[in-house]
Amino acid sequence: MGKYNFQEIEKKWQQYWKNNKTFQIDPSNDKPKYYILDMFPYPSGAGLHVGHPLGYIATDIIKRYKKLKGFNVLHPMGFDAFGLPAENYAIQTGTHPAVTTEKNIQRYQEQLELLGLIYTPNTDIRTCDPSYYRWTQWIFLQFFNSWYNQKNQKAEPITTLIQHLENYGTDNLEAATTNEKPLSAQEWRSLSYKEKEEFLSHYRLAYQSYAIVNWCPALGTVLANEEVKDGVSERGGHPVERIPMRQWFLRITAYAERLLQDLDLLDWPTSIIEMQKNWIGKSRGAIINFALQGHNEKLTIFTTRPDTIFGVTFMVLAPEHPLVPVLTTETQREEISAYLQKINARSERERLAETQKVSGAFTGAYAIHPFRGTLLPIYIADYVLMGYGTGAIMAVPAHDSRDYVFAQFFKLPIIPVIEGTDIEQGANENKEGTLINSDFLNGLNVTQAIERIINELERRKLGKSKITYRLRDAIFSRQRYWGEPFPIVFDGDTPIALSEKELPIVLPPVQSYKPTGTGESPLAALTDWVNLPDGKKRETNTMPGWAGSSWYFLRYLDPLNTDYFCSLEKQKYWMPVDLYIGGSEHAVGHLLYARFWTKFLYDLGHCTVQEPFKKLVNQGMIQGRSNIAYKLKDSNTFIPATQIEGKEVIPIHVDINLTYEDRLDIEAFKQWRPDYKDATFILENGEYICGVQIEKMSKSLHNVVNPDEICQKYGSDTFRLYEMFLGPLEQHKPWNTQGISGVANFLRKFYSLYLDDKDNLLITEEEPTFEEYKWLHQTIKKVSEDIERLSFNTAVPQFMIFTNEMHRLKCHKRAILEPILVVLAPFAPHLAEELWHRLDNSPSIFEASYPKWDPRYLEETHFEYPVSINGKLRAKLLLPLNLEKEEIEKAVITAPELQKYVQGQSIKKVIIVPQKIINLVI
RNA sequence: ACGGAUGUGGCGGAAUUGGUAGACGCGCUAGACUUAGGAUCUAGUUCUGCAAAGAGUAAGGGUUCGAGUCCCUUCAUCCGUACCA
Repeated sequence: MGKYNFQEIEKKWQQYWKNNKTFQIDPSNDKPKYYILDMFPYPSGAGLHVGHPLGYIATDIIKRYKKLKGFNVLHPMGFDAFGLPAENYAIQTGTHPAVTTEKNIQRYQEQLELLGLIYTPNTDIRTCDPSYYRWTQWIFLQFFNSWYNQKNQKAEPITTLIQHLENYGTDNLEAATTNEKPLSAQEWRSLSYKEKEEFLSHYRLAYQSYAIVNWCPALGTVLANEEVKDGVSERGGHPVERIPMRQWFLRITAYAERLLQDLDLLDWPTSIIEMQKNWIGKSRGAIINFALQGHNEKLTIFTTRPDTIFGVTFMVLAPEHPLVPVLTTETQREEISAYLQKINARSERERLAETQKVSGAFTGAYAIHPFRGTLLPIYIADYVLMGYGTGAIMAVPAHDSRDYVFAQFFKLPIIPVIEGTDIEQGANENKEGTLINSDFLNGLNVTQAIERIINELERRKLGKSKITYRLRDAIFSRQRYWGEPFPIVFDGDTPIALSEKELPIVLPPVQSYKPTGTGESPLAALTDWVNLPDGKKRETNTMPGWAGSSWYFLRYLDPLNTDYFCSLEKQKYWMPVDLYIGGSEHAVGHLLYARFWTKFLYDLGHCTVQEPFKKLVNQGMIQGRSNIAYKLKDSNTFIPATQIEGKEVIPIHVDINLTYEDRLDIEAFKQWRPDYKDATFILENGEYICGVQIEKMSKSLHNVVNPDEICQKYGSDTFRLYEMFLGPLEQHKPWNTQGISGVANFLRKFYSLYLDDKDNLLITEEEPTFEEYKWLHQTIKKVSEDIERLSFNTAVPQFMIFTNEMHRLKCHKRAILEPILVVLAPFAPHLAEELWHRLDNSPSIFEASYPKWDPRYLEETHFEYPVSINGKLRAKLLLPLNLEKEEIEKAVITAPELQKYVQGQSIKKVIIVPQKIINLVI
């Protein structure tokens, strides 16, 4: 058996690839391109565990394979380097986040290199680098200086909007806007500068508004959602309030329809497509205006079931609805304010817990049914949300279960309007049936009724058909230090964009990373920086984490360009990303924002594609295999996992480094947990066997396996191969270090085909046999097809089978073993590169080309037919492939091994599927 | 509650289009080598059964000459969303 010194080999070739820039892109764009990308990592301080590199190994294999196949491959790796952990660490220690981040990146890169993961040179961009975030700021300016023209469904410079306003006011203007009021050209022209700016802010794609934030008075800071657990801060457990605060928004809602439609163009997992569809949440319906008794205002509601309008028996407003104070009558004022107070006092947690409970209050006011003319009492209730539709509904208790529950609680009438509805049974939400109790809609089915009622509403100017989206505009600011500063200054309240020439606005150093206590970012304390000589003030918010990651895939194409964020020429060649691999946790955040930014840049001519990621694959999570010791309750005795049935035990996670094959090193355990140093262990065969639990790999569960240690012990080629062998890329699967020996054995066996244990080359120049060629070509075919469909877990066994066969055939022939190296190279690059050179080849094996499989060697002359009788396998018959069906049938009927089944019975039918199976029906 | 995914030996998994279920690996069993084995090699290993044979892909039903794969019903697990009118 050859001496496979992986440590020496792996280090050597990692250096070689780096120094020789083996994976540099080819600047002459005459090859077909392949752009492969991993999701932008945030370099956390904890380093990598074995679960992290799974997707990276997959992309590394594809990169190497595509290069061997003659593609010009771009496979970059940079870092999403702004973020909370580094800032929180800075608050605790005073270390500048840039220092921590840089250190973490270095560690990250070392670990990647150790695994043989190598990337296109010069692509290690960082979002926190001014040369990068200069362009993030530049893109923000594009958003700020744009509006969305719905007539041609694209973003345009704000100047075209101003021109329109100058000439026509809001007449004939179709724009994505939060502005409700029409304006004439004359009125526009008479506005002051500040008034104009205020008006335009309702059209800009980056604008300011107020949003509810998690304000923690004790910490004096605003917290991200993930920093809040159960209504208290994760750090310190202080109470968190929800208060409105000025924020920047990006008008992603303008793109809702395009973001939805273009999902059809993508080769993405259905689950992600579905999540994005739900997130965008398109629903068709109508808005209907209800007249109010004793008021001039109209109450506008949104419904997806206008057909049920004759079933309306009351109206419900969201508690925050602006009409609530207007409508509430004197007699009801007390009840309403008590209700509002009750809701405001409730924490987020209580609100979620109480979603099943019915609550609400009567305003004392009435709306008038547009067709019946009857009075409809108006309630407020928190089951109606201000943020969706118009914040008001027409309640149809017979056909909406929430309205039904509410009507029952408040003893309101329930009128069924669809045939076959039993109002004792609950709401009938079925969207089919014939209309009843509905005047001119009677006899129509639901679809017809919707069409008819909308016509009628439009004719009488009572409403119109309307599409709503659940999607909200995206908050684009954080009250934090470690993020991109905005290229914005304020003249009083009016935001003014800085010019592109002033970019980048560099994040200034601060004395303290601690919160200011006012809720503003630590930048607000830098009065010299904030206050400009002309009296203007800088924006002190910073951009959110997803700013830099919404366009990084473009910067990779042109990382050193100082004149433009990414040349169009390069985009034309490289975009879109051919394969994007990452976790499903970014399903609606990053992936939606990146699509949004791409479309926006496309509209302004800064991007050549509308969709950035053609194909997306989510790699599964590698789960931890925890070891559990079971302590009897109220006792200091541990019992084995096999004996816990029926007993009250406290499971304790044991550090997996203290066990071997689930057997616990009791002494080590006692040292690790001195609180158990006097514990008694019930043994089985002299050992304490721990229980096993498959769960998330995490430090707190003491089940983390470190890839560095695995590589140290088995080598990174083995590690890579094992990760791929574990199971399908997309699937969650548990890590079990024990299994790695099979893959390690395989690589040693493979190595020993080339070199003996004295390191002598075993390779001969003999001509291979047909069988040897057959195995080679079969392997080339199987492995390349498997890589193409990302089925790495099935490619690895093919190498194992090949190797076992070569050992059986005692084959050491160059004509077989040289091409197979190229096939193995993407998986075990160091080993393949080493043997490639030992066979006197140069330069790198990755400059070779992938062998083609020759069908001649895969053609068979015979096929061993499985013969079933009535579907049960009874025998196998080796038959030549050139037989006619009749000849096969004859051979089968007369086959001696089948006589005992066939004898004395008539054969009803013979099914012959060429090269598959023969089935006799008796 | 809704939407999505998954369910195959002791374990990870294979079976790409309806055609030999359990490839490959781990583990286990036996044997060999060995001072030793948690190293290596050889053989075996879905279950029941001495065997012949039978059963078998979460459960039940269906289509088919033939179903892990297609259809219907049910169950379990995981993920996502959460009063969206």
